[in-house]
Amino acid sequence: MSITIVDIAQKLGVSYTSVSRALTGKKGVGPETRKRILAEAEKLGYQPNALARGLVSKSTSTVGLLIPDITNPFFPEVARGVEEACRQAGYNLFLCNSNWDRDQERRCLEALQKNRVDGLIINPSSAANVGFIEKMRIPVVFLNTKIDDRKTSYVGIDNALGAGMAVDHLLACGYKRIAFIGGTDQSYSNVQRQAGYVGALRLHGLAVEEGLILNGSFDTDSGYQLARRLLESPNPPDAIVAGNDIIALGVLQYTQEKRLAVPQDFGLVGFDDIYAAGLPQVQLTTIALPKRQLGRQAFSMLLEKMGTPDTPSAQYVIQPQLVVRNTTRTPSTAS
Amino acid sequence: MSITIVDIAQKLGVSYTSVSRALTGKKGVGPETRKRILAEAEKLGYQPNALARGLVSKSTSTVGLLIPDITNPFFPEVARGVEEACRQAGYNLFLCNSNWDRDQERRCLEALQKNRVDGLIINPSSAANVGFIEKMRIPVVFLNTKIDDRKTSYVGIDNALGAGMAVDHLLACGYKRIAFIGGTDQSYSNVQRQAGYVGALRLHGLAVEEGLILNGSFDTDSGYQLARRLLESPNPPDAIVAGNDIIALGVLQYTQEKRLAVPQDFGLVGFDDIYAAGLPQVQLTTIALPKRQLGRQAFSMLLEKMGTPDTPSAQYVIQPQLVVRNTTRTPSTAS
DNA sequence: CTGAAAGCGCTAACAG
DNA sequence: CTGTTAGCGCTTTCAG
Repeated sequence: MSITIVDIAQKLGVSYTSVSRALTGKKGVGPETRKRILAEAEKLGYQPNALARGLVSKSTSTVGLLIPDITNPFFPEVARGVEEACRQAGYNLFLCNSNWDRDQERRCLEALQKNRVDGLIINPSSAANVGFIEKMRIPVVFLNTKIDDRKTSYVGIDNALGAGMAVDHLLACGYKRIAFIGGTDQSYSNVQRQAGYVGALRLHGLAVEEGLILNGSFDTDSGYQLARRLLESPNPPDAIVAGNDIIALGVLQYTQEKRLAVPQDFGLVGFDDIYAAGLPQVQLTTIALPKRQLGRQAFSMLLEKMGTPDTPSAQYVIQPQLVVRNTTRTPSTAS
Repeated sequence: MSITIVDIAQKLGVSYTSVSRALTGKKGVGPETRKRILAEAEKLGYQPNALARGLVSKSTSTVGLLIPDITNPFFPEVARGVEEACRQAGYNLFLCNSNWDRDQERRCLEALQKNRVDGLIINPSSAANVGFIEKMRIPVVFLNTKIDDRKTSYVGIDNALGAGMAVDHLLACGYKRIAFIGGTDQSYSNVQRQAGYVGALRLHGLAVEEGLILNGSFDTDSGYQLARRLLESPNPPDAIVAGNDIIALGVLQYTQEKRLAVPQDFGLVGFDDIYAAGLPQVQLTTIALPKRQLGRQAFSMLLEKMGTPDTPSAQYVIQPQLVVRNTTRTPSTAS
């Protein structure tokens, strides 16, 4: 049984209202009384019951963060950014994993709602639950997934631009047949990346071959399998844009086994710039994203929304950045 | 304003007590009434207020998980294990990062306590807050850190054994001067690993040189710096046991720059077997840990403790496993 | 089987 | 400046 404000009120012979006031830093308590109360609370190791507090104040100082997979190196960084911003603002973080599963995502949302989080940052695993999310009637910021330009706040990166940069770079390096290997086509960012790839190809007046676009899932093995499929085909590509670095690493694994000369005969660009991509042994050319900043920005937008309920929704799009490493030739080599 | 049991009671013309009973699946409601209530709740999209529920029932079905750094690839895996087990048991997870900082760890603990989590799984970043944790008077399972054999539950891996395996393997490969580069010496597991290293050396009748034991922090850069310090010294080691893979990767970075022949002239064993260690480009020999299982096991022990308050504390120690890859010579090569 | 009443710990009017 | 009084939404006795 933990101690309550009543306990400390009794000990000091004051009303528990005064204790409440002192503890929440409100005026209406004599400085002397306040000091005694604070001292006693400290001494007893009192911790306010957030449940009771939230019940009456209708605010929990807690926000939810719902991501697809904490095991994917991209997300811990984002989560870290959110968490740091949270803490600075005095908020708690309720983290959930949807594991790319709509039912689980739904269950997470329900749990978050039951616990009355004040706001939500979500990287949806699909569009399946957006309806439910809107019915929750709490401030929401979508991460990496734009749902509807008008009604929802969104923070993400310019995926299409990033994919375009990848294609441009590959072309500048002299690669001719560029393929795209993505993750789930349920994923908004994946779709955007693919669209950026297609757009860039068109912009260069190049044909877009259906057969050069493959989607699987966001893991190394999928990258490996799809690379194999592509590279064993009769007319294989000489470069690949991967939906993310994890996939790219799978591709790289295949090229290595097949002893394909990278970057001489084959070019590869990833996406995200995860830790492993920058290892000296890997040196994957990739599209880098300011992951932590993404998280921080998401929270800061959410905070604003939570502060003033009728904040107009905003879109915040971060520009990605091409990081040239060793899986692409140097552009000067080309032509 | 979200809807309450009163709302649905009024709509149906029953007492809200009945609604409560129906919703919580307790007996005392006619099957017909129950059905109507459940249907109405569903229709209205009712979500019980966990705050109110927790306030009266004194249980939140939420457990806290406090880890040092979600950005370290070891922890997401563990978190995932905990989370999966949690969800299966119908619990929520409140995840916090201490960022290896005792004050922040303390603040997290307080937040957890305020929110009245039913139990706690913690990988302490130091021994600083154990006193506070014990005062929280909730079921706790320590992760990777044994505090006191008698009173606390603990799940972790046999770090000393793992480090010993690393040393044994290195010796079997024919390396002669083995050094140890660790992370924070605040970290229990690091201390254990170091102890295992020392113990194994002694067991082989080898001298333990103070100068061959260096501790920094758990990141790649620290590994790089300490490797440099060691390898630039007059009498450098020809093998290193790293406190974890992240550090090992830093060491590898240095050896690569210095063009040291690995594994011919220099051997390296990491710890944890993170994703990057297994990449074909890296192929780091390491001590593998069943990370997800660790998390699952921790929760299952916590669950038992939460169920029966006087469960005797238990220690659960998992054996690590040597994974031989390409940063060590093959043992047959030796002697 | 059902309803009325009490109270979880706290904040927020309302009086004094 | 202080104390009294209501609830927040829910579970849990206790009557009927």
